[in-house]
Amino acid sequence: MSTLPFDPATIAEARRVTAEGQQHAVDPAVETLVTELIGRVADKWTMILLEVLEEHGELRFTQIARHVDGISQKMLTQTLRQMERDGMVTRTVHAVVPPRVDYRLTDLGHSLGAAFCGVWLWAEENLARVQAARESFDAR
Amino acid sequence: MSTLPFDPATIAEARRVTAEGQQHAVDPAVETLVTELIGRVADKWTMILLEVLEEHGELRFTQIARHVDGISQKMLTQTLRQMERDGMVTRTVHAVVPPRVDYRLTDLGHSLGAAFCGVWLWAEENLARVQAARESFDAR
DNA sequence: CGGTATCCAGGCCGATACTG
DNA sequence: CAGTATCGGCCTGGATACCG
Repeated sequence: MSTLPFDPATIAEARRVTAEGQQHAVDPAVETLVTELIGRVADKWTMILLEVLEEHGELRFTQIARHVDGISQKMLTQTLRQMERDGMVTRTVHAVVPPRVDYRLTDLGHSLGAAFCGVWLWAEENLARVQAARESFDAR
Repeated sequence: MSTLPFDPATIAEARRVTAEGQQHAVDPAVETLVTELIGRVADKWTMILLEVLEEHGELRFTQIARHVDGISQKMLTQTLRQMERDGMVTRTVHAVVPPRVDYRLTDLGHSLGAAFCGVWLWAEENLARVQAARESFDAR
């Protein structure tokens, strides 16, 4: 909890409207769009694909599938397509037989992956704490 | 993208198994649990409640509802209950009429909120880029 | 006020079959 | 290999009604 690689207070402050009403004041319309974007992007498979592509670089469809346990072909296609639409990955089709399609993170995708790194680290560090909390909650 | 408050490469490296096979090697069983935890926690409403409670401190049920646009009572209750079970918030019931229930982030909740700050900042900074990517994708 | 309980429509997602 | 198409179950989540 104390080993997070950035300072929570600093970031919280950066997001907050300052007392002087400076320019990080949240335009409500933009706030809604941002919330929607997060809803779209804070998806289990998206996060995992980000992680896998970050670690391995360019991968083919089946290679990704092999790295992601439990994903169906449908969800993999769907998630990749959505990520492509959102500008997170590039999709390169090679005109060969058998077909070969390579997926690679864009800069935008990399930056989102980086943003999620904090969440991954948090989950690894605090898994035990969450499990303990659940046990004591359920024991009632 | 360049203003993220932590260094992507550093964090990516921290999560990666080193060439020397050092001890951050991912135990597959733990990896699964971590993935599940992220799936649980990377939820739209959870992220928003984290944000609201971070900004306003202790809040009552209806106060939270007023700060979160579009949430139904059911989802608010459900999300808060889940967060309480996971040790993210405390729930304090005051024995008065009308009833008064206060919610407050725990240290664990704060730490998760901090981890998500990177994602919020990313979304704000890159909203326009994503919108542009979608337009050019859809124009086909 | 701060919830439950119930109903139900819609969407998510897996399984399966098929294709260039 | 890398998909698309279709079906169907289930679960999410909104709406509504009720309660201590």
